Amino acid sequence: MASRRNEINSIEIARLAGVSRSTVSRVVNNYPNVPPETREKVMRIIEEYNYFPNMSAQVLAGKKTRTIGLFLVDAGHVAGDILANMLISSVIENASGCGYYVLTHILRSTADGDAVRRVKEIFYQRRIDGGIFIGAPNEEPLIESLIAEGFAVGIVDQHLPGKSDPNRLVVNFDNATGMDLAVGYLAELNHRNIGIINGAMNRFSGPDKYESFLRAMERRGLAVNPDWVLPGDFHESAGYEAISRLLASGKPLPTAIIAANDSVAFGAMKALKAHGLRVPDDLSIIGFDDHVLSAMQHPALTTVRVDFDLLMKQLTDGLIRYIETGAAFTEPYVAPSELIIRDSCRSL
Amino acid sequence: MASRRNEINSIEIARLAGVSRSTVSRVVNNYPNVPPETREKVMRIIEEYNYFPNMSAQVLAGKKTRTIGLFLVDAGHVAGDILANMLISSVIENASGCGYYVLTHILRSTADGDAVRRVKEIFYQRRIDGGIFIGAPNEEPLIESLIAEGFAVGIVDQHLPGKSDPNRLVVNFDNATGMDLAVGYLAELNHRNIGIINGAMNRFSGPDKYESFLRAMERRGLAVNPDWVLPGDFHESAGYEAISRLLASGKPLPTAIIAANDSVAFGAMKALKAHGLRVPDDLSIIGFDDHVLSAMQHPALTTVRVDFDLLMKQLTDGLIRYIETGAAFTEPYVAPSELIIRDSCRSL
DNA sequence: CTGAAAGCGCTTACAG
DNA sequence: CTGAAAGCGCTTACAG
Repeated sequence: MASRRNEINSIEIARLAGVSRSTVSRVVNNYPNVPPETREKVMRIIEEYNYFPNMSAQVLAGKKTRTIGLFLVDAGHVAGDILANMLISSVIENASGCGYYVLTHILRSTADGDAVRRVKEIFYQRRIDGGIFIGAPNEEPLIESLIAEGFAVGIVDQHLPGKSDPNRLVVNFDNATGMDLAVGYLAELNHRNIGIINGAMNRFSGPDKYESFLRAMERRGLAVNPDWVLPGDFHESAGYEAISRLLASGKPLPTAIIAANDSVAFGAMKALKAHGLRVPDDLSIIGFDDHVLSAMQHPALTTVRVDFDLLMKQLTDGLIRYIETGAAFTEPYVAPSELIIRDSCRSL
Repeated sequence: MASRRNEINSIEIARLAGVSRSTVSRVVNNYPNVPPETREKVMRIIEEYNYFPNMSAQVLAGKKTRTIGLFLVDAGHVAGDILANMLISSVIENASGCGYYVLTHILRSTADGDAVRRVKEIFYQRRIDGGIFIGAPNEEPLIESLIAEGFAVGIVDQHLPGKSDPNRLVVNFDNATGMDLAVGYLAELNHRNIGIINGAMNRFSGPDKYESFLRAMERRGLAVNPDWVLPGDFHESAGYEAISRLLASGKPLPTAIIAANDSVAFGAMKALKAHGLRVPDDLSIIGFDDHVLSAMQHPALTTVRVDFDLLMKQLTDGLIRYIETGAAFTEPYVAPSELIIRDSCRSL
């Protein structure tokens, strides 16, 4: 604690090296107009005294913070959400590779005014140079207001036709291909009665997956039975409840169900098990994401894998590039999908 | 971008409210010596203009950053490490509850000079008010130098007798109790030939678990066979290799093995399976941590659960309290252990 | 190639 | 209760 008092600053380094603060700043910032001998002389002192420029002073004088914010929306108890955690680490590692830091923030709900205010504060305070949002509704006023203010914001899963601000950087999942893969695979296994448990419809990927489902079914001449279009969201409980309700309704079952994501599929499988039904014998199931736990389910879950790590890398790198150069995405990036066949679907 | 130009500042707010910057600052900082009417008048303008004080200016003028650093050491590819991710979220959520932000940083190795320098930089730059280290060796020069410089540092898993700087805040696992629970349980099941796969011996919990194992065995009059004391670390691969080597040696097997943590136990189980041995029929196994995947193993893994969330809460809250008031831990916190009995141990 | 000086936007004694 | 002013530690035109 005591030693915190005499922090060394650029004036002190300048004195010690026999130059001006300007020159110290020039070598710290690696400017070209410093002769090698001067640079070396100053560097020696800097290293000898363990000098690191005070970040607040640098930022106040016009430098960037080299920090990006990462905002997880509606993540429930995130500490338990494996996928959300993966995304956090992915952003941290990618940003770190660019010499950037990540300030992670969890936002329970965008309906909570205080919570929204706290997010705005982070931007307005200039704590960060830009931020990434994961899990936000497709048209989220908080995000729109931030973009309108000119802040650099990266968004996962959004589609707002017509909006194309340069400071709005968007990446998406290739839901159309993924859903086509899923439906196509089930069709190959001779399924004709295929249902879906939808995701959250206020997020872009919710309706996008649903519409992709409709198109994929139509393309194969398969009818969509409204009784088998089950409302849900992206959580496990939604899958459990959707199946429980369907079972309770007494209506006939489809032979296969596509879940909006793997968590939903887990819930659906639990509900089926709880009612004495077997997967895939009584019902085939396909999920989305390829969650870490998917391969460990019983049966192992067939799913459409999304390369989240790559997706986050594109977004993080893109955001940093925008911050540094003002270069916007030329076109929205879309993560490829891949069908991972395991044991949760059977041939009819 | 354009709107970024005319950021509003305290001078502007002062002008609009018809007061001085000093007064604006007083209401922003909630100082008592401002009459209610003045406060309201200023607050109205602040809200109307969406004014948030520039953080760098505040810090430069003497305020705290309200940010803590979280440093994950030797975390391999952290994006894939579920447990590490839980710890990150736990710290973020706890800090957020105190109005603090978390800057997470991943440190491959404390042997990498550049990596170490980058960590130091974060502290010296005053980017953070303090930092938490997870996974560092027990006596880590980087940490010691930071503490010597007076920085506030929280540490998970450390024991350095005699060192008791107020700015060194330590939490530990209750390895002694946990190991006693594990050995006691196996002894009850009539196991006498018990082995151990050790953790990393440069971390405190490595040797601490081992010594606790020796004591727990001795307490029950059980002999420790050196052939069954297997070197390892805290990764899954160490468990796999330890068992593979033991099997390859042709030496007799113990009837039970305690793994330094659950990841190691997973590796051990895989190795046994690969050699056609069954758990618990041929060998009983106990892990430590109660990893998310432990209950999903085949057989489900019996383990000593550690309440990581509580542990991180104690540390995070303690660190923030120290930053704000200078109050040190009165005594190192120790997380309680609990035996979770599942299916990986059999009675002899 | 280099230094003196202004300026970044706050907070905080100090004086009244 | 309130304002004028110094100071926090940098960077960056500007002038030479």
